[in-house]
Amino acid sequence: MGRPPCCDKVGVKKGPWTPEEDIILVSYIQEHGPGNWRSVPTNTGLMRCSKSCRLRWTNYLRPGIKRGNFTDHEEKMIIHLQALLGNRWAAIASYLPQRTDNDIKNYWNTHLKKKLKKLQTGSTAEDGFSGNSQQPISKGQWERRLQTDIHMAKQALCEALSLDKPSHDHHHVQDLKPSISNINGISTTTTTTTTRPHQASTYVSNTENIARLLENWMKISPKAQTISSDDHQSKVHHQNMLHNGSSSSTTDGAHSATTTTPDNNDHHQGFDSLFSSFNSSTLSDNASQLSADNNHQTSTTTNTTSLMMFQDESKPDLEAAAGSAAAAVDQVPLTLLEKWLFDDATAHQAHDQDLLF
DNA sequence: AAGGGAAGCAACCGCAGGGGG
DNA sequence: GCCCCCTGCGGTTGCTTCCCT
Repeated sequence: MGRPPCCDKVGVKKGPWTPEEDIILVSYIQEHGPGNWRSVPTNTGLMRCSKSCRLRWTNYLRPGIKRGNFTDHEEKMIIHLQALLGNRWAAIASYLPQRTDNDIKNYWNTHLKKKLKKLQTGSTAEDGFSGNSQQPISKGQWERRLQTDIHMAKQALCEALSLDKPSHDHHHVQDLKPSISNINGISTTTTTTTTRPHQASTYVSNTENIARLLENWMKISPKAQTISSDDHQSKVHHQNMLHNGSSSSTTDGAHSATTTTPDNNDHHQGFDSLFSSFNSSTLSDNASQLSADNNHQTSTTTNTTSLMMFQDESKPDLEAAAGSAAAAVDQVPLTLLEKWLFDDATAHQAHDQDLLF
């Protein structure tokens, strides 16, 4: 007897998610937390496969996701890590906590692969650089890398634990902000051009419904109340949302991987602005950190109360630790991670790439 | 203006691994 | 130790838009 399918094929909706579905999923997770995906479709009434729900959450709705163009730094990190770890996208993503493995995978396949290929053909390819798994890795080398990986994670954990609280908070700031962005993205694309116009059109058609749903959600959810206790605040939130949405209409933001002008960030940028207005607290030092990659020029602040919202939905500790370390990478010119990357025996391979970037 | 190929990204599929009974 | 359930991961597909002719 075969394994039962993860979901009934009949009556399971496929394809792009609608804003309503997003709202339902987010509100459910907000109340119950992520996990137990099997029960999500039944409990929410979503006509989606549990896998689809999980995927939607982890790749799109989950707090802490940064969307838009990859920075040079991220690009280099990916190249380095890919050279070290191969196509272990989840592992690579753990070092880029704001990016999903799917995002990284897509970026690799669509941008970096081509880029490296071009470079490879343009330069002498015998220097050992493969940039990919075609380079045979001996078992010993692999184990060594794995050990290094584990060691790094441990160090990152220690580092994260010894970080100042603001940094810790910052991690959550990053966790939360995009979540708000996402939520807002659902309700504000009336005036905001997304990188996925077809989705935008879907969203546009549902703007009012979603805004209403969101309002209800904010009222209903006990946790949400802690962050939206002030109705006025949410109204300001809303107004800014619309305002920023109208001013952040962009052209397709996914043209150049190395172009990091604010304008070609995706639709979330406007929501970043929104988020910053949502929070009236002072600008933390995190702002400078985030502004380093040009994607968060107007954002990066929040209050700790709001951070509670999705706190229990962060990545696992280890990843979070690594994430904190990776986040700190933006701040410090040469972090542990980078040092490790550069010191690694294979760094010479990537070095050739670096010279060309 | 229209058509076709290329590009980009969200979502799906199938497999593997972990954990509990 | 085995089985089953659930989750995570990586490869792949499909849809939409962009761009060139």
